[in-house]
Amino acid sequence: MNAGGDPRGIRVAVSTVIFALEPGVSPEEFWAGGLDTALRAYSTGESSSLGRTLWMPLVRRLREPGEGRWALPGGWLDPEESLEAAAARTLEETTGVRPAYLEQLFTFGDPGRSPDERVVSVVYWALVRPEETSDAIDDPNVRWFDPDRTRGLAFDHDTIIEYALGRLRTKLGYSQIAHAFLEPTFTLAELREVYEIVLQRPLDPANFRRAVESSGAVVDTGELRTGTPHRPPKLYRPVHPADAGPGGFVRVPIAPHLRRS
Amino acid sequence: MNAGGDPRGIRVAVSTVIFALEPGVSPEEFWAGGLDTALRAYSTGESSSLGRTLWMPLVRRLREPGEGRWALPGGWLDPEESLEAAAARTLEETTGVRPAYLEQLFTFGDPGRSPDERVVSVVYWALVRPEETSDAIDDPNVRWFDPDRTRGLAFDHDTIIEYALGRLRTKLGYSQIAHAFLEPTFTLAELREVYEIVLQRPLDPANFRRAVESSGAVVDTGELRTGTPHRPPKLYRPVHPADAGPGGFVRVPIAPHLRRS
DNA sequence: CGGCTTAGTGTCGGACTGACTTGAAGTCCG
DNA sequence: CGGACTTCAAGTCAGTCCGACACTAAGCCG
Repeated sequence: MNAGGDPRGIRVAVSTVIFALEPGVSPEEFWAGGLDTALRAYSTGESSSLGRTLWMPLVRRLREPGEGRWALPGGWLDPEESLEAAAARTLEETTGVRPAYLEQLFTFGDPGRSPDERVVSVVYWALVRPEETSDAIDDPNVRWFDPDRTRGLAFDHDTIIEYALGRLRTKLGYSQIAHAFLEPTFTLAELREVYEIVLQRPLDPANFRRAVESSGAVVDTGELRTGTPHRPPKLYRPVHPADAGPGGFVRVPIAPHLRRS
Repeated sequence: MNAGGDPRGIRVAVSTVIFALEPGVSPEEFWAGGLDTALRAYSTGESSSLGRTLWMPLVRRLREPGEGRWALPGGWLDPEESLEAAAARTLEETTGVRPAYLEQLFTFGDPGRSPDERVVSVVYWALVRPEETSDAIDDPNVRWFDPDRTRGLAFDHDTIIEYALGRLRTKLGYSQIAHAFLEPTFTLAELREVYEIVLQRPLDPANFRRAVESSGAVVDTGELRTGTPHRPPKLYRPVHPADAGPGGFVRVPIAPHLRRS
């Protein structure tokens, strides 16, 4: 059974695709900024989402191979740590962010994907809350990008990001991962904004409310968000934390219309 | 960026969870066998599926760790081959079967999952056609099991099989992998039988037909299967081959009622 | 106070699903 | 030869779900 070549000489790396919501303008700043800011935000024409998109931190490679190019944050697997711990560690070391959600994505191991040596990369994908992104390291070699417009990365990282984006958009339809983008309590409008940004499609507020409420994924906290210039919305919280990994196979479809395309 | 411990000393293995349909009695044999065989098959009470279930080959470990226990077929990754090629190779070396479908499942790499040394296992799952299983190696150290009743395997292989089963049942609902269990052309009854066996649930033939036809996943070949003791059914073939891997993200929902539970 | 904005509820028509019925096309057997 | 039997295949129908839209509620602002 232990046939096959000697695997020593193969190195195991861990990389992570990190998604966050672009900070954009917070609702408070938005209104505090007055009409100018409001008009500028609206004039982008991006519907109700204030023009926000997905954000993703990349790091510039400081050595060969691929020196100078942008790449996913990552590093070598430490012999004593689990794959997930390695993902979280390298993620924080290189970018300074801590994930609210971390799940294994895929393992890339083609012989030619890295020159010189054979590298097997276990790739994770992560979601971080907006407030986490402010802890990000202030380093010219770390920059945030729009994952839909990012091309020309080192190695096969273009492919990896594309795959992770597909996974994020698909998984949004049958799990509760959207909560990982938000604070512990949130309004349904904020939750809907996450879906709209990720799915790149406006959703009917009324139907969205019906779908989410009937799914039982959130509960009413009984509190209201005050300080808005309009009717105060209810605050909700998730029922269950989103779990990942090979145990996380509980597929609770939220609603068909929240699926891709 | 290349911080972290030296990854050498970590070995990369590849394992595969293989699913096939239990050969059971082919329709021809079934009817050729006469009433005795027919009654015996029917008396199992397993509805229209002639009592067939899923089958999975396991191999007995011939050395420590876990000597004597049953385990998933696998082996070490060769430095020059891709992960998928390694999965196909070790699969054939140990069990003699060649997969009609092969997709990466998950990478298991907890530090303590194998005693003594650190092993990162990239696990694949495969589907094989029934005729392939006849090529299986005749070896007392290879035996076929019912994946739903298999417990007590070496390492963390119980967990892996459970995860693969969940993946198979889930993926059946939104992809065309069921074709990988069948010959190049098949009747809708045969396709339905695959779904019934995997989902462990009877399906209404009329509604199944409607769902599959409207999904556009199969096309009528114009031919009929003859030799049956009843009205000859039409033969169909898949429109697209089922593709796996990080490109295979085309999610074409066949029908909601073909999903799990 | 009246107008404005967003929150949240109600309703209606079409599409889909699941259970069932009916007709079709062969073989088997007396 | 013809009727019984089997499965294939198409049709029917009621309940449910979904998307679109109208409408009311509740705060702020001038």
